[in-house]
Amino acid sequence: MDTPLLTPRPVPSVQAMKTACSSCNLRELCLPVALQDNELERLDSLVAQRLAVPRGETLYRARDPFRSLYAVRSGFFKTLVTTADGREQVTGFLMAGELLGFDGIGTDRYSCDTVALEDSQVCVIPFEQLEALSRDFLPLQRQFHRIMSREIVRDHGLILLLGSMRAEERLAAFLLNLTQRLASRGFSSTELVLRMTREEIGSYLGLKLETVSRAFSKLQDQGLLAVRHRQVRVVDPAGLRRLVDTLC
Amino acid sequence: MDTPLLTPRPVPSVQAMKTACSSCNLRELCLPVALQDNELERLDSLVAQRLAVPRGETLYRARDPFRSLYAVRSGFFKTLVTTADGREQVTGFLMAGELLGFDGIGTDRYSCDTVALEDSQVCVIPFEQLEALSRDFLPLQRQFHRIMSREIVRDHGLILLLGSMRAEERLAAFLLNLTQRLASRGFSSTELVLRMTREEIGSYLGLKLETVSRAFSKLQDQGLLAVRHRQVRVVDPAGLRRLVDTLC
DNA sequence: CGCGAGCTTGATGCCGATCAATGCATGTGG
DNA sequence: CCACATGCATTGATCGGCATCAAGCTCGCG
Repeated sequence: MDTPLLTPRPVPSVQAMKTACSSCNLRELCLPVALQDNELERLDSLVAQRLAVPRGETLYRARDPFRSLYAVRSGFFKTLVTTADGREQVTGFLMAGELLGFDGIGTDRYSCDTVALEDSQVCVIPFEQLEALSRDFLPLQRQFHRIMSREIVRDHGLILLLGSMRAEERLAAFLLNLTQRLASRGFSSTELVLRMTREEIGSYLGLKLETVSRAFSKLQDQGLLAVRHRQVRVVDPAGLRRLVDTLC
Repeated sequence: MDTPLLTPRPVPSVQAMKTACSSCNLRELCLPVALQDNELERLDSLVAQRLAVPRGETLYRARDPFRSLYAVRSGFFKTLVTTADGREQVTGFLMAGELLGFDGIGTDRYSCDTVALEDSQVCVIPFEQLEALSRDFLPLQRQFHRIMSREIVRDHGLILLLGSMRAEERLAAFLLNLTQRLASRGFSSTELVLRMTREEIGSYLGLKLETVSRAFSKLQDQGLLAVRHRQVRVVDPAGLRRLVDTLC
């Protein structure tokens, strides 16, 4: 990590690109899905910049002018919306290969804050250029629309969770979602290290941190999990799944 | 309204287009925003079909193959996701000029159900053709992306509501949102007729219908509303706004 | 070793769910 | 035109889950 500049608003440090989309090991999860070699080259020339975002730093804030989407290259982020009176609601957690910034397209300003939960790197995708390139490359246009649509479907899932599930079910659904995404990145689907605090989980799930902690203990007592601080082992994935499917 | 066909799955009746996007009085709210005359003509030729959807009928269901977006031409819709065990969560209410179907793009199948709450008409927007046309017309591409992004921002607002507001605040926020959208369509911003039941409002807001009813009564007792069944008059818009802004 | 951030656990209280009864408007058939 | 049924809304009584308040606990770190 480069040392962050000493400005009032810490700016993530810019890095020259070492690797390109065409050689990125996340290309099957990210924007380049289904692109031909020549299309990948053009995408490479578009995604020419990478940013390092140290743990705890903000990538962009609500009301910042929108210019780019970002692809998480490595690390982990949370997105959050802030109310007039200063309270926060986490709206998402993002891992490698996932895209950030769709909230900015509609009004030319971002509508949420994005914070790195560990030292992270993102690829910068200038949006006007992406739009231009997607006019030439049908598969790129298609993939972009798909990703944005899935973001909507994902949000509907969270709305469903917040509207109709109880504490333990919420936590179970959350953990299943995390393990699934980790598994599709080649990580274990039973062993995970949480990148966020109980409070951040609670904010995401519409619960207080104490309730999250109690829910962890309950699931452990039921023999579904083994929890030690941020180390979580899923002992009974089917049981966890049953808990979610039954009431949800 | 044509009489619905007597099939196991009632199909909304198809109507020939009488009017086009170029002469639609919703064009400032819908997809045609900022299009030139020649662009509007091309859009007209794309949006060649209209469907009548009688009250209570479904426009599309989760898992139906995705082919089109729909623009609400007249009437009122709800969208809802259904859990494995059959419970429903309303994820949105849509009025004239708003678009339906973004949830289907990501997987080529819709992910929610869409039901008309009153006799309605929608314009059919074949998606592949829309994608093709948006490759030629930059303003159309831009507008399409904007609308989809706003859908995401809207969902974040609902997530915030579900995660951190209490019953009366949820209802206040809901009513303010409705009146705002009605006002931008030229309707009164203080007088409205609810198109949905207390139960549907409750499902949307993550509350039970009794709680919704009590919240209506409370807001009325506080002199903010005058409620008579589905007739609602906003007596004190600023007070309602204060209720939402204070805790949210 | 001592401090602090984050986590766990217990005791209590409140908001909204649940259960239940009543009210009100619309529609239908006698 | 009235009797009755039906769907939706309101209101009350009670219950339960989560929030709140309050200690302790654990671990990393200076």
